[in-house]
Amino acid sequence: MTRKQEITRAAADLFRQKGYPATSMRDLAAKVGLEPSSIYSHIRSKEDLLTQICMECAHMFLDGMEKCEVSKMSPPLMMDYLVDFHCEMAVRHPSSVTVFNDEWRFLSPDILGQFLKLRKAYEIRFKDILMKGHRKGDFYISHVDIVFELIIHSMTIFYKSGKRYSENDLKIQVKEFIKRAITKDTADGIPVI
Amino acid sequence: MTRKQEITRAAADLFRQKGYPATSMRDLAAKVGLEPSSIYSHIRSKEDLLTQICMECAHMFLDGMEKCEVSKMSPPLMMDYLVDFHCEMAVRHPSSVTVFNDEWRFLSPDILGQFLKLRKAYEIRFKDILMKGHRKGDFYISHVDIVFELIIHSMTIFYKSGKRYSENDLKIQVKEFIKRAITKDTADGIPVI
DNA sequence: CCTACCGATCGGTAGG
DNA sequence: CCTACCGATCGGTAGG
Repeated sequence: MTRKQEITRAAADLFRQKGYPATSMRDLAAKVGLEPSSIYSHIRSKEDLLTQICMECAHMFLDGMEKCEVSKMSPPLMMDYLVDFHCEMAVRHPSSVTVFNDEWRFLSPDILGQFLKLRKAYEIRFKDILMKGHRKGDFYISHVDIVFELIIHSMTIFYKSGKRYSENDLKIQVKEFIKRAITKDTADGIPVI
Repeated sequence: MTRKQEITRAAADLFRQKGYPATSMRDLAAKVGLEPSSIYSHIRSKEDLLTQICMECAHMFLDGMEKCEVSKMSPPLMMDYLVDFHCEMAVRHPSSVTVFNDEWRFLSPDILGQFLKLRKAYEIRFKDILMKGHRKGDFYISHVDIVFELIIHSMTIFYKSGKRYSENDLKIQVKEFIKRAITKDTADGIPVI
């Protein structure tokens, strides 16, 4: 790991703990054992650190989506795949994912534009899976925009719940929760005695 | 509305927009048309503003829970009531609710303790409703702690989605989503032809 | 509610 | 990678 990567990871940890605006470059310098000004031999600016964390994370999520799509699985299996993927992202990159989700609004205006384009691309591809499942009869989705957001918000549990639950419990419970929420009740129209 | 209330509301708006650490008392002064130092004739400190916003919100949620409990409704109706209540909180107090949810970690340590006690009390009462519904057979909940968090995270859509959807669409969709997610599939064990 | 001002801290640069 | 330092801004106080 290069010194730059080391600094970027330390920055992600601090941005998560204290939030981006409340993190000072002096905090960061102390964490990596440098004098404050020495940081600038490795990185351009504080803003640049946030940019790299958010953009790298955005591309990782898009790579996961790519793998999901080329697998040609059924929509329900694709949903399971995506939930597992979000969980693994949160486990492997807890700080980056938190910063990606909660601190992106502090990106500079031009970077923010690029970032939102990536987010939108992900959203469209996620909704396509939901709609495909709906058309096939696997899902029952009356308002795909809202359902998409509900699923995404549900998955924030992976990085917001800390280490309170086992990774496996979380994965299973979240998949079940979402599956129930978007699957057409198989008893619809069948009277239950 | 007193001058103090006016300042507190303006503070909630700014804390939501920019985050607590990134909001300066000079921003706030400009917003209410005062010189920066004049703010301190009405409030004690920046920290105090955050405290009042978060604590007031916490008590409002507990009041909602109180009303829900005394109604003696069935657990499914209580869930609908709570979802509607969260939605109305977000509609009526969008800034306060956002600050309550996203900025509470910047509370000073002693206030943070009080705050977390209120949050925990709410959580326990919410889970009691879920467990009661489970025992009655209305719900199917295999891990109440995780399900509680999933429901709470789902409801953040009310203040995170801005004005993208109508209040009524949101309410209906969120209630349906959660209801499906925690209701035992009535076809369980019934073969579907 | 204002003018004037405080010490502390901020992100970042110059020069070596 | 360090020493030394910059102008800007921070939350808040004194005194009226």
